[in-house]
Amino acid sequence: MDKRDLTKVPDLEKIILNLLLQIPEGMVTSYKDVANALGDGAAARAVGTVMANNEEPKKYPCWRVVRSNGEVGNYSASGGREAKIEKMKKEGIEVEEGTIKNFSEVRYDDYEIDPPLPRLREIQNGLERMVKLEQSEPPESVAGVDVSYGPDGAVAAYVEMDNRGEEVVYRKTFREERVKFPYIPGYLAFRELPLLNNLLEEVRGSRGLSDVIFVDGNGLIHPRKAGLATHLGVVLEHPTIGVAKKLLCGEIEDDGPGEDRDRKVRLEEDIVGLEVKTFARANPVYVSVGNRIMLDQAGELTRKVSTYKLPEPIRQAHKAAKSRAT
DNA sequence: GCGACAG
DNA sequence: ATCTTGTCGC
Repeated sequence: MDKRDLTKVPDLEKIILNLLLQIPEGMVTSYKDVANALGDGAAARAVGTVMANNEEPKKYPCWRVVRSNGEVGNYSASGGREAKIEKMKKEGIEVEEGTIKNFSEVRYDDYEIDPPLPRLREIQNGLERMVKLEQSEPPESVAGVDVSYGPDGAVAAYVEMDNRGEEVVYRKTFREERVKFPYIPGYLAFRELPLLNNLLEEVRGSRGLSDVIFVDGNGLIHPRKAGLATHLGVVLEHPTIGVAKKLLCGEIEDDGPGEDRDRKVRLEEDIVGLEVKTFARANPVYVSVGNRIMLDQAGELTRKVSTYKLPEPIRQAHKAAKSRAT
C-alpha cells in the first residue's frame, strides 16, 4: 500500500449531499438509510449533522430525510420543521402528527453508490501490521496534538514540552477552512488526520518532531486497532501515544482486590490499553499505544507528564488550538 | 483553576 | 467537538 493513500480522505459531505439528489420527489429516506448507503449505520448522526449544515437547502433536498421510526425530525433551513412538513406534503407525502403516514411505501433506500466507508475500514485493517511495538528510548521531549473546531474551520495544534511536562518549548498551529469529513465513531482519523499530518510535516521539516507525541484520542483501543494515534503514528513512522477520556471499545480487566496497578483494557484476546488514574479527583483516562512504543512505557510516561487529568502536552495543545479556532 | 453533573 | 450557565467541592 502506498503511504500517501493512508492520508487521502473522501469528501464525505459532498457524497452525502449528492446522495440526496437520488431521492425521487414523492419519496423520503431516513438518516440511517443514507448512512447504510455509505456503508455503515454508525454514520446516521453524522448524516443528520451534514443535513443541519447544508448551505444549499434549495439544491439538496434534506427535507426528504426523516427519522427511521417515521418521525419527521428537525429542519434547520428557514421555516423549521413546519416548513419541512409542508414541503413533503407538496410532494405528496402524507404526514400525520409529525409522522410519515405510509412510511414503508414511500421510503427510498435503493441508492446507487460505491460505498466509501467499507474502503476506509479496509485502510484501517491494513494498519495493524504496520504498527511497531518496541521499547522506546526515554524521551528528552514530549509533545501533544489536538484539534479544535470554530466558525472559521478547524485548527490543529502541536505543543512540545520538556520530558516532565513542565515547560512549553515550542508551539505551532495549522488551520483548515473546511473539514470535509464529519465525526463518525470509529472514523475519527479520517476527520483529523489531514490536518494533523499537514501540521506535523511542517514541524518535521523545520525543527523536527519531539521524541514522542501524545494524541487526544485512541491508538490500539479501537474496533480495528486503528485509532487516530495509531493512524498518525504509522503515517509518520514515529512514536505516538493515544489518550482518550472515554472508553471507545473493549472491557476493563478485573484483576481482583489488592491490586492498585492500572487496570488493563482487553479487546477480545489482546490487551490494547490501560485505564490510568492521572488525577485523584477525576475520572481515569484510557491510554493505548499509537505506534513505536510499549504499552507499559506509554502508561508510565502518561503519568509522568500529567498534572491534571490529561497529559500536559495534550492540555496545552488543546488550549493552543482552541484559542486560535475561536 | 479544575472537574463532576446537569441536560 | 460545540452549543451554554451554574452549582458544588477540592
